[in-house]
Amino acid sequence: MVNGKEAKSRRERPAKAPLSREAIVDQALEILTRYGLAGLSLRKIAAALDTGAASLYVYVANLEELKSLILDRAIGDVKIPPKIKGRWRVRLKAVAWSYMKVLIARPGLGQLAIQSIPVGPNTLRLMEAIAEMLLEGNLDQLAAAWALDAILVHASAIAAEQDARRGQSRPLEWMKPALEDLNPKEHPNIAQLGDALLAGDGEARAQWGLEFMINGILSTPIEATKL
Amino acid sequence: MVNGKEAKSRRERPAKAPLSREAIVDQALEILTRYGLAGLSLRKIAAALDTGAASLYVYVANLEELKSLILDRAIGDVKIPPKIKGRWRVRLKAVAWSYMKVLIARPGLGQLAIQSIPVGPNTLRLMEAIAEMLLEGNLDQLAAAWALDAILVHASAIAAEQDARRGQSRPLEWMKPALEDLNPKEHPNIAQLGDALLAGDGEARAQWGLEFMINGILSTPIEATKL
DNA sequence: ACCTGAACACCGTTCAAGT
DNA sequence: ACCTGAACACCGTTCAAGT
Repeated sequence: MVNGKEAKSRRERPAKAPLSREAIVDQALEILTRYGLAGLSLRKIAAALDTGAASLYVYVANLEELKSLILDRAIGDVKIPPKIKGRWRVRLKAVAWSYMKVLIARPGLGQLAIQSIPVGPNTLRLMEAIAEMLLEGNLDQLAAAWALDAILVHASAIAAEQDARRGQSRPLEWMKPALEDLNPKEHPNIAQLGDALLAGDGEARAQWGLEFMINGILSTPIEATKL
Repeated sequence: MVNGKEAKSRRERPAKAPLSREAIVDQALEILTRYGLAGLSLRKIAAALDTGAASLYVYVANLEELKSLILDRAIGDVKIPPKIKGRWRVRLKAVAWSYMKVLIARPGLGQLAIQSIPVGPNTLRLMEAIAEMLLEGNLDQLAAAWALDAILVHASAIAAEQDARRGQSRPLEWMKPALEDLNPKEHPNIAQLGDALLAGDGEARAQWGLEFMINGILSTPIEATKL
């Protein structure tokens, strides 16, 4: 039985790739990209892999676990800026920005990020990088821990929000009808904000969001918070 | 046909309440409370109202619209602090806090808040109140508009995060296994954060979150943000 | 106008049976 | 050990038919 592994001639079909965790997550990510979160299903993934849904359960505990895996895989695309002494603040903003962009790049990922708890090598790598920057910024243990969570949740939330509004033609279009019906007598302050509610592309808003998050975190010691 | 409306004796059954948008949203909120977002379905709502799912479509366009209605109804519980000149900052924190608590009070609401765009009288009332406070704080139009959105998204995100972790016994329990497996050589900075990642009840974190949000927003002019 | 049952096109998950 | 088909218990939505 020498070399039993390499059976070179498998005629039938273009060599249906063997099932594996990786292949499943790959296919899942592709289906997510094409059909969105609502269109993601084990049955569709299985079909794309030329098998039945039941077969996936050998590699994945359930749909929820698969979602965590998808998320961690996507997070693999986040660009982590190289360590440069003294530049932790710009680097922090850069990772957060990259994370947000990765989540926004594919439909459904934003929602996924806020729904499921990603655990995997890429998520750890991302958290490790952010922790390093915050600690270099001289935040103490507790502040760094809370800040880490806050930054990830914030970026996820912005991505999820964009997700929810996707499908609408222009970003904030959904608000227009509501604003036009608005009775300025009843809601004078919203009326005063007027077009500003619709203004600004997502990028500028998101940048400002990261900026004020970091400013706020750095200027708000935890002890100062009273219950 | 005088008084044809009041047919007083309807024997059979305890007078099955007539279907209505209100009754449907009521029932939906109850089912959401009991079964969570995953357990919410038109069929279950219909069954609870002693009818078939198809009947609901007279009052509601589809499940998505119903979700928006549920959300707006829930937002009706948010406590809006009375206007007191010069106290806009504490009032702002108080509404945001109330909004967050309302979303956290029922399972699924946090997820709902970040998934669907609520439009309704209660949502408008909430936005109007926050806009008023921000304008009293001398934010200009654009800053106030963006800040309004940022605060609502933040509160929703915290609620959604809590939602995602619900089911676990203690709030941050899910992290423990991941942290124990952690190789401190590979992830020294996460290791250094250690227990801090698990520390602090949700309330303290959430309070700190609102605090730094407001601090950050107030100290970060939009023009300062560079792309 | 409102309500209904049945049907359609889907789901995730389990399980006995095959290899 | 891995894969499969069939079954179970669900979904949202549509539609013809009833009142």
